[in-house]
Amino acid sequence: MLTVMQLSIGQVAERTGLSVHALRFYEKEGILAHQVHRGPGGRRVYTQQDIDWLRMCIMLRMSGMPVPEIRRYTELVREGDGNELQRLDILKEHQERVRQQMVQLQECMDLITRKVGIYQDYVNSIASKAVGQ
Amino acid sequence: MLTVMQLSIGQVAERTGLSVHALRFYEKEGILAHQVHRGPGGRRVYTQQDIDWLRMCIMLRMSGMPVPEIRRYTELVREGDGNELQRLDILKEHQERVRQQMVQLQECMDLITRKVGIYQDYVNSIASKAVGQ
DNA sequence: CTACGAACTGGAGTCGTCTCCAGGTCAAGC
DNA sequence: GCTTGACCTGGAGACGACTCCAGTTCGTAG
Repeated sequence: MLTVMQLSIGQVAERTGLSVHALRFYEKEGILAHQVHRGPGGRRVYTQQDIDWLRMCIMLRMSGMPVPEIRRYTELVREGDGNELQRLDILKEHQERVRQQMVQLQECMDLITRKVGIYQDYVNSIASKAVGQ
Repeated sequence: MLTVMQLSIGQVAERTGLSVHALRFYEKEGILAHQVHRGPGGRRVYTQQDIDWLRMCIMLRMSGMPVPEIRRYTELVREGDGNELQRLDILKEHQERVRQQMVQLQECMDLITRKVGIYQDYVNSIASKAVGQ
């Protein structure tokens, strides 16, 4: 007999890296694909599916998708089949934003690396003078 | 006779993409390498050096360096020679953070790209059924 | 029976980064 | 001399994403 994994909010917090607060916040904001079940005493009971969904949400948030847009996407998924094109649009749009972000970040990285190089050379030259070379 | 370029706050805003508000805010926060000169009527007068410095600050901000840390760096530069090692530390630390950020962003991108691919295939398959294939 | 820890709720507070506002100054053009 | 537009100041407000608080309810252990 195989029972489905059931997790408390604390365990989910541990497993996802989100805080207990954040989990309740996400739920209130409507970015959980399926209603969270409640156990005895009204406590939240999460399943593996919830964890999987949360991990995706974390990825979207990490890459800068705002909560309201994650909600829009979530709502489409909740609605069920038939709106795949809209979901695709949201994802593609975000993909493009992430791409741009990566380009920008690379530019910043180039600048920083250049400056680090300059300072490193300078610091090294001072150090070698100090030992009399 | 070659006069130094002098710019009003509005012109700097145009050239850097920052808002006039943001420029005053940055100044108040102490992240301008040199005191901004004032023209007649107490108006700010910027030079090319200021623009260059601002562009670097924009890069640092874009890549997520918080204002207080940009201030620390700025203060070191204002202090003058002798603290290059500290400047280097700040830059190296930030460089590492940016590197991590890029790795994360790449992971997100991979996930999104995978999902886009799946939805794209699905949408295509629906479309081709619709024309009777 | 009591105490404890983990969970519950609605709502208030925090943090960082601007953004805007009210009220005022100044130079140039009509 | 009046208007217009760009600028000045200090301080308040906005926004997103949490984070924390007060007060309560459980279930289990001592």
